[in-house]
Amino acid sequence: MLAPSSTPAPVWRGELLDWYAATARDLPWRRAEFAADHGAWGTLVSEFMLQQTPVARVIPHLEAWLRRWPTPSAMSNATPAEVVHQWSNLGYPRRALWLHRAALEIVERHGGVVPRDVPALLALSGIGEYTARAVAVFHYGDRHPVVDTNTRRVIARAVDGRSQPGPPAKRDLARMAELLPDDVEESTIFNAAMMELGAVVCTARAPRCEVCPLASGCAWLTAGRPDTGDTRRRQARFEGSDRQARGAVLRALRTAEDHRRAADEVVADWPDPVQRDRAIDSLIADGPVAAVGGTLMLPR
DNA sequence: GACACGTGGCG
DNA sequence: TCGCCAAGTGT
Repeated sequence: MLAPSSTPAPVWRGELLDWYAATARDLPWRRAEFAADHGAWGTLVSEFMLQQTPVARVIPHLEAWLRRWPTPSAMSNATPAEVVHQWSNLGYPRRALWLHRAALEIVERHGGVVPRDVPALLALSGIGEYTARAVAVFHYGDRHPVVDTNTRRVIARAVDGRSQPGPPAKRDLARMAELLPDDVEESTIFNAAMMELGAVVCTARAPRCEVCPLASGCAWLTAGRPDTGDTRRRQARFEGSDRQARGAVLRALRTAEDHRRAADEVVADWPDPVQRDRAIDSLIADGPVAAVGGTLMLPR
């Protein structure tokens, strides 16, 4: 657990906590019954799905997933093909394979119980600085800084007076730690509230400063919302990309009978055959596709 | 630290 | 229409 900070509390902390208590969205993973029904596994699965995927798209998939595989042990008995298929169109199917591998690791190394320690969580497949602390904080209630894209944007604006955060950096964790309340239960709410504010008020494109609980204490708003530049890395174009080709190949296998197709029939009409072959090869290398002879399939 | 990695909604 | 954006991670 994290040691208390000696830095003074931000003036807006009380406003943020009050605002969260009054307006937080009623999301499935925030309900008491969700924790009661699914335990830390439910939180872990939700965080995997939420990596780079919008809340609204995750919700229906999460319920279905937990119904099918209610525990790490249950999922450890599934095949990679089953998890990739169940992952459906959530995107980044490698996350499904990582989640499956993490379930196996939880069974092997932790007796089927999702660990509480951040280092143990970090050692699991597909879990990084964000997800490890999200599980430790939002399920187990421990005191750690949780830093995601929302948190970084709120800190950039409210504390640093900048219009956009810089690219993610190791120092972000320490910045958040300085803001965290000493009280354990308050720190959990604070983590959630920073993310919530970034998600619904302090948004990337059109922040709603008129309704922001931090308004009077926000360095950026107080300075007149100056454009301080944007050093974030731009996403590569999707249309015509290898990612698009990979997505098309995998979709073809997901929707195919028995999850298999003859290799020369899969997206046979792809405009760039070289790119198509490269996509297939990289999917095989990454794991979500297996090749036997001339047949492509989801991996057994 | 930069890059690759899906999918789809929204302004 | 088209670029931006979404509770990131591994290499």
